[in-house]
Amino acid sequence: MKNGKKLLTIYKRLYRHFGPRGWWPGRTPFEVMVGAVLTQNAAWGNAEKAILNIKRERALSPKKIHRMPIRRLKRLIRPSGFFNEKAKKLKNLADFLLESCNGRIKSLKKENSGVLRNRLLGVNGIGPETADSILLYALEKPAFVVDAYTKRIFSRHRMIKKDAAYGEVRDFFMSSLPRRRALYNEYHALIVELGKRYCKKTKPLCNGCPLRNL
DNA sequence: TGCCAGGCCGGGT
DNA sequence: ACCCGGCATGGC
Repeated sequence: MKNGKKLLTIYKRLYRHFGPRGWWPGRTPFEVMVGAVLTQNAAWGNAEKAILNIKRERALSPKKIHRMPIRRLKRLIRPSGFFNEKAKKLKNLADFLLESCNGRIKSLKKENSGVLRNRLLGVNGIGPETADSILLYALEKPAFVVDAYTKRIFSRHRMIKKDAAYGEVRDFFMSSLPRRRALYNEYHALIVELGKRYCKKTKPLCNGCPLRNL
């Protein structure tokens, strides 16, 4: 079967099994961006705690993060782990937004997504996955997000190499699937759901997996 | 009680 | 162009 068709078959199966995920969990584009940084190699629940701490202080805006003493920011985001690193990363993100669009994210959405992607990658702390998450879920661009679950699941199903680079996997999905933001949005969210339940790093857990027999 | 979670960076080959 | 150690908390 052709790659695109197979990917769509898998997508439909996941969608039927789990239903719409309603991603990203976050009310504003900036909240999405902050979440994308804070969840780096951390459980989402921990990133969420950190976001709630920032919200409690009414500090969830580029300007507030920019002005906040870094010590205080570190304290607020402590539950997300790597808080020394992530505090700097949030500062860099806020600085980037302030200088590129004066904190008005709406105006960023009008820009070319390829250019935007490179500019995001230029921010220290934003790598390929975080950049694509921001493009897709905050700026509403058709960028496919590849994460550890994506590689694990699709290499176990022998559709990609186990050690494939980020860009290879991204290209595989984007060249095989129709370039639709809504599809990329739901697909990545479904992959994460599947991964959390049935594709942990060590445990096989094939029982009940909707992709058990493909 | 270790192992893992929606990675990324910097320094080294 | 890879490869690897470091970064840190909370849940199971």
